[in-house]
Amino acid sequence: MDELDSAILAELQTDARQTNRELARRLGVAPSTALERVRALERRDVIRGYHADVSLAALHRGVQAMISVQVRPLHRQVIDSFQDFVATLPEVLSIFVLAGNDDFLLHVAVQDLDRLHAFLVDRLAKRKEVTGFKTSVIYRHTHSTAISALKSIET
Amino acid sequence: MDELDSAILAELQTDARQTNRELARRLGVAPSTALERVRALERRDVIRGYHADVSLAALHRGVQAMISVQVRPLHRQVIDSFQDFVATLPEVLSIFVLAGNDDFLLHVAVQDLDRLHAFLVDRLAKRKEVTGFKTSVIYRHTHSTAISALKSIET
DNA sequence: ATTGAAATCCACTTGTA
DNA sequence: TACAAGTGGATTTCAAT
Repeated sequence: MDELDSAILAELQTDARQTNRELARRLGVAPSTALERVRALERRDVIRGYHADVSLAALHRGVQAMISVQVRPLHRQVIDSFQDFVATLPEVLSIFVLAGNDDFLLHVAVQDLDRLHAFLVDRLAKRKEVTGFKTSVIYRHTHSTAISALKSIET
Repeated sequence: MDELDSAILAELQTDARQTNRELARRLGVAPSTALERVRALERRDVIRGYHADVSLAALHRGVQAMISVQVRPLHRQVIDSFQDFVATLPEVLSIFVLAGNDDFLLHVAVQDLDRLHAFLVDRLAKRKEVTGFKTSVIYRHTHSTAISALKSIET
């Protein structure tokens, strides 16, 4: 992981479909060098995959929400099986397992508020291990486009 | 947006770097057809971009947290300027603007708990508009790999 | 809108240092 | 490890349906 690797990651996070020649040109190295570096990053699982970013509105999922969930008892088996359950629900984009008061945070996207309500009542509330949840509608959501390595500052 | 478009989106969300020929083969259409569809989806901003998924651990960001933040007064100018501020911070992966008790939810990734503490104390707490925040460390985070269109069920 | 074919461009391998 | 050149294969354009 040197500066060239970091630069490659920054480029591919921004645009994963640029050609290897384009990538090499931007980095100022030979295409074969860039290709070998990218392959190595893939092999080491530094790059885990390449994904298209698709508009939620285009998929009829204009309404997003964050749902914090408490489950009881807090046993591994309960936690894992609840996580497996929510992972199968098409409304769920992302699952966070948390420390603190809330045990899970679910990022969901649905067509409208009626569907959100239906999701909460028909899916979540039906689970016996769910002892409480709180829903916050999301007005906006933004991503950082390129995540770079944080410097280790020795003091 | 027909079934072919949906299938293309599912494929490219799963693997954005597969070749156009491979994509066409899976869909059972000619490569030129697949290419034209993809271009159209890009033009209509259904596909917003293609991004490499990079391991946070490899970037020395093994510790993730969710931070719920309250800001006051709740004026547009305050909300927007706070959002602009946090968007510049390298620790911040994602920003949610919420309805309800909390105004913002920040998904952050840092090297260790010391850096998390430093972020909270040196960055967040210094802002005058921030009247409170609550931090939850993230044990696990999983994504749904392919987000598909939710059916509109007419009743 | 979809296709097949032609032309251009690129990925990937090999050879070299 | 990096590079340059060559080959096979892919992308892209275009005329036709």
